[in-house]
Amino acid sequence: MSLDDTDKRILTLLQKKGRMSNADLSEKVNLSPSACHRRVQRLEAEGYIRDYVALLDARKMGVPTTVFVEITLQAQADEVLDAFERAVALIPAVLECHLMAGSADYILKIVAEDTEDFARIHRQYLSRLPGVAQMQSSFALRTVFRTTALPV
Amino acid sequence: MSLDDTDKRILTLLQKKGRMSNADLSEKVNLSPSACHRRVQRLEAEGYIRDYVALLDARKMGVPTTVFVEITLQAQADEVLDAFERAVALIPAVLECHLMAGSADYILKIVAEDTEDFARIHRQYLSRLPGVAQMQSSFALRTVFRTTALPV
DNA sequence: TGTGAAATAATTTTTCC
DNA sequence: GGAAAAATTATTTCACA
Repeated sequence: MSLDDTDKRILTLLQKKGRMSNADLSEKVNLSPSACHRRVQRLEAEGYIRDYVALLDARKMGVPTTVFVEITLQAQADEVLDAFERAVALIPAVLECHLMAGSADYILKIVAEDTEDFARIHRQYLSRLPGVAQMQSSFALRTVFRTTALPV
Repeated sequence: MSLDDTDKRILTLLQKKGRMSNADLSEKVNLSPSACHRRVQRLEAEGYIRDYVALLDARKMGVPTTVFVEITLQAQADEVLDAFERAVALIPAVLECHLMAGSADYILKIVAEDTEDFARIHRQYLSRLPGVAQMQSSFALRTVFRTTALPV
């Protein structure tokens, strides 16, 4: 049910190197391979570990530009929000979509090749999103850091 | 140097399931295991694949609350930015830090247990960041979606 | 230069204690 | 939780187009 120090250590390590071998992992947490393996299986089965993924280099992949877009909807009826969210989910460049507290505001995190490519994304997708009252885009000049690792 | 369709398919798959076995992967991209393995090694060596990581469940980990914090600095001299960025990097709850275009604005993405825990993070860390002129926090009510997968 | 088949090495996963 | 066996997988080697 809950996590002891060894579990936490395992999670910390796997958040950094998700493909670390069970042998290495077991050594670093002072456990036998089989005991360590059982821990990992439990952490997966109970949902602490959601997934293992490869992280790509945004620059190498040609999308070094990050843009945060803040959107206010005209209404906040559930149908309006649902329609909006369904439409947003279809835009490949959108990595995150958060419904913000307060009025019907969303924050989107979007990646693009450059500002011109973002203009295209805006024309092609963002400008056609349903129920939008206001939209404000903020460009990131530089990503200081970005991690997927949650505090354990 | 560049990526053909098979490379792109490999990257798409590994972005979803980073621990997929090379045998499975090779089958899905219609390649022999060794040919597929060589492709993956190249993608790693050339830096398209930055890392493999485990993604944890924020709710299970006790940090279901996401907060975006927008910070304006008093000055934009390099030393001021550097000092700020170094201090930010030491806060475990901060997952992302972006320098925004325009004036000296930063956007931070922070996770917390709840609003009270965020208040603690604010007191303990944010309020002590050097060079800060303004700070505005926006709470996410709900994460509609969030992916680490870049468009390929 | 890129590919596939087969052999070897390493690792994961299971079984039993 | 640990040890050892079994099954699977990664990685290398080599031959071929």
